[in-house]
Amino acid sequence: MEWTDETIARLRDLWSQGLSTAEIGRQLSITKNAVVGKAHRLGLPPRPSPIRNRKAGEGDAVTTDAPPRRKSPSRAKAPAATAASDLFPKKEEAAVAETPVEEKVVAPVPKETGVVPQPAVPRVAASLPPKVAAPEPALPRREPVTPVKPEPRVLPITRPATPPRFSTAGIDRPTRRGPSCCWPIGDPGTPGFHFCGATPLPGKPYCAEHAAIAYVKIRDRRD
DNA sequence: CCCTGATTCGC
DNA sequence: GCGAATCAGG
Repeated sequence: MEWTDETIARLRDLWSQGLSTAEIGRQLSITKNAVVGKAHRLGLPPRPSPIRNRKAGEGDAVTTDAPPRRKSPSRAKAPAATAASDLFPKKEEAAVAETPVEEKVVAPVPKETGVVPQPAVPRVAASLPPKVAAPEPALPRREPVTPVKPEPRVLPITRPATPPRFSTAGIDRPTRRGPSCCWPIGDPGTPGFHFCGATPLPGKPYCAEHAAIAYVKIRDRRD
């Protein structure tokens, strides 16, 4: 996995949006382990873990029995990575050679009507923790005088669950340096895939155009 | 069983 | 640094 600025930005964004690691992994076409591992390494704020807080009151001088819960897993699994390069030879040349998809550029649309069944869609909304749910950096702070109205929650759009496990290697990256809209154009792994690259909104990984479709108010969301 | 996130540890 | 394997709770 090549952790580019864009992928990391997306990881951070999705992570902060409260998506599950598996969901983030799906959107980035990586495994949840990779997501968790990277997030951990990045020092991203840990999310409510289903398992017990193992470093809660650790200080038992008495029970010094080293819990040998560690196995010795001989991780000599299938070296798929090596074979993968064979399966997916460099398509970069072809990618740069043709750039036809401009007209029918299909940005990830919230409602992929009939592209691929997306079983995870309904769960996204449900998995949005109400407390964590309102990172609304774009909106000015409202006074607490808005009680009855639930503040508009945002939903990360769930893009087609096309699970092509391609690497993003060779994908053109924005030429300009600094923040750039990391909205994916096209499908990862297919020729012509690239990121938007426009100047993102402050505090957001997407430009105004894509942020508008990336963040959908729940109440406006009709499936 | 499914899901979740956390941690370990070979690479 | 990376992430599969593994653990562990819901």
